[in-house]
Amino acid sequence: MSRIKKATIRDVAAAAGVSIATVSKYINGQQSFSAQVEEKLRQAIEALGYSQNPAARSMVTGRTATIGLAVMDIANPHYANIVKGANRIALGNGYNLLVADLEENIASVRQMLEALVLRTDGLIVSSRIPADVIDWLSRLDKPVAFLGKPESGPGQRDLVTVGMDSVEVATLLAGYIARQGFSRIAYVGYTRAAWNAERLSGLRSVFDPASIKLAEFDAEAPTSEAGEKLAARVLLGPNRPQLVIGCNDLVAIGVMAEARTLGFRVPEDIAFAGIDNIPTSRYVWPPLTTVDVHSEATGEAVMQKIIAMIEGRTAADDPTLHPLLVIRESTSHFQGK
Amino acid sequence: MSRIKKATIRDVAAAAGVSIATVSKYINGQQSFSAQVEEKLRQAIEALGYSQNPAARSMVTGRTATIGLAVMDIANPHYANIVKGANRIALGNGYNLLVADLEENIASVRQMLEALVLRTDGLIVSSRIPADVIDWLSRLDKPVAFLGKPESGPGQRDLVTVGMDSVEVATLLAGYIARQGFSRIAYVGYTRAAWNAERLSGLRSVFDPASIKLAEFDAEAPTSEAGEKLAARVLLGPNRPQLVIGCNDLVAIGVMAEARTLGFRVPEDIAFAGIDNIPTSRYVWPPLTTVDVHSEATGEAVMQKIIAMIEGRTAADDPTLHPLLVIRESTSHFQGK
DNA sequence: CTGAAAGCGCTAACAC
DNA sequence: GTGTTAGCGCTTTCAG
Repeated sequence: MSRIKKATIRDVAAAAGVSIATVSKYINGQQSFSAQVEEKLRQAIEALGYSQNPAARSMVTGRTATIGLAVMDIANPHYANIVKGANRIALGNGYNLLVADLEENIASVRQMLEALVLRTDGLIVSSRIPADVIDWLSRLDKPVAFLGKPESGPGQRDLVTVGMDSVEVATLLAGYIARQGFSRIAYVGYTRAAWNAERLSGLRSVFDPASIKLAEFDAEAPTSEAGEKLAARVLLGPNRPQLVIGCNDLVAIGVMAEARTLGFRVPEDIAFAGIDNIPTSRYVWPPLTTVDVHSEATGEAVMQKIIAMIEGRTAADDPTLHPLLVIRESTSHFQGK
Repeated sequence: MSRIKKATIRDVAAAAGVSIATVSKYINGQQSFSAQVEEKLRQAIEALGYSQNPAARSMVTGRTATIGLAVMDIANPHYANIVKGANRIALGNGYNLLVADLEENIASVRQMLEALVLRTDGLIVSSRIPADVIDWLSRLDKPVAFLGKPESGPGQRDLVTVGMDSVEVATLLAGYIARQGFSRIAYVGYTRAAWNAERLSGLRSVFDPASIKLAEFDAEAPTSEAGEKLAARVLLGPNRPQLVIGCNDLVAIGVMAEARTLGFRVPEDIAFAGIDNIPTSRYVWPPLTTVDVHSEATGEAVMQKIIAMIEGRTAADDPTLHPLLVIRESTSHFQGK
């Protein structure tokens, strides 16, 4: 049943009795044609089941109609939702999405991106990658957009960046926490991430002036499992915190689960807050207070931006996304303040 | 700083003082060379920063080193984990992953796949797509593997299929539930999915002989939100179920959350079980009893298989994956049996 | 072991 | 409006 050989533009031209140039122009809708020719073309294409060979096309145009998207961990709902948003915009604009899951494996990033870069018209990359790779990327003559601000290397570069301002996110959360009267906080971070320092400084900008104590912990990965593993150290040490902030929801959820296992009542004994607002956070118990960073909208925005760059349009100035505080039970009714 | 023009194979040939054919063979490691030539080649490539143009290569070879993966909903952790597994194997074998999120949008599947098919050497597709699209796919002369068994159309076709047997999954869960002594069950399914009927028949094969009553409900999507919406109807009707089975964890979690909101104690008043074992299920409250379908391993297996098909190797017979019952608190201590 | 030459399927000038 | 033609960068016989 399967056609042995795909029809080419030449086959169509022959069948329709026109030249290949005409076929090409017709397919790309580059001009108008006599009704006759148009009709014959339609039929020939239909009959032969012709479709363009993207490789041939991109060889002469230099464009691939494909955009690369590299994320740190596709299993993290935050990133999955970014992919979702990006996918929607890409497909809607006739682009395909080449996805690479970096699996938090910083070491091999360069190699993975090199495979992507030649096959794509532009790249979207998590900013949590080494400075030298960022250098290399920004020197490529190909549009690159970063998810979140990359670590500023020597000599601040002009990088296209989409996503929440980490400082703003942290400040928003810290403000709420301070107003609630918490005074002994633990922050479970992930030092290897670029945004970690920013989130920390956002927190400190609120906590320090208010003399709220902030203990810092470093998870070995930004995951729930890592949160669980670290929980005992965070919760059972001296000066037990009144509230634990996870560097993201996943971590917060992990620490919170282990806290319950250890016998703490949440939030009566210890309160919890995260960052991202992944869908899960509504369904854990107690529902997690967090900051919505609009993951899916971020994915849409960054894709919109990179397409604009590729097509040389002045990027419709993106409506800057602002973090949104989401207050749930994990910070209510804390009793030990 | 950016190179105006990428070096081509011809530039390398000129720089090394050899022919382009030699360069090509060297790059593709197709034969050995005199030490001299090899050294010059190495240097020239290094100096020029040369790398192959994939479009040109694939135009002549007809291969793209890219594999397409279409999933119903990338935000569903089950699928995200399939992508994770598939990504790992693809990258490890020198393939790239072209991802398409179908967003549960059955109507436009054909169109989305058509964009993929020309750019890839093979396709992995969720089986929950219309029979005519499956027909079209299987008639393509390109390897296609399905995630889960597609609805068997008229005249059972020979399709490559990877993933759990839905009947087996359901039977496993039903057996446990029956042994626990539950006798009034509700199943919240998603009729539009191919596997729904199979899961149902798996359940019935255990429940019917045991005279366990099974009420069926149809969610409007296989998501937690849909589960929440449907919950009141499931829980507040006549003959309140003792246990609710979600067609997947997401749905079960949604119904369970709403059950608590409605004032039910879980599992004392009503027990819950899901299918998939997404990471979230460990962290909701109470932790959800479910069946692990090895999402990530499925992603790895299906990618392994499609690569074998592409490369004409006899697929190393895949170690059939078997579902694993995961018993957690959502089915313990039920008191109203 | 190395090279010459013939395309792969298509687009983009440029003629007519 | 339509056709001719020159490549895009690469692999692949086939000679030498």
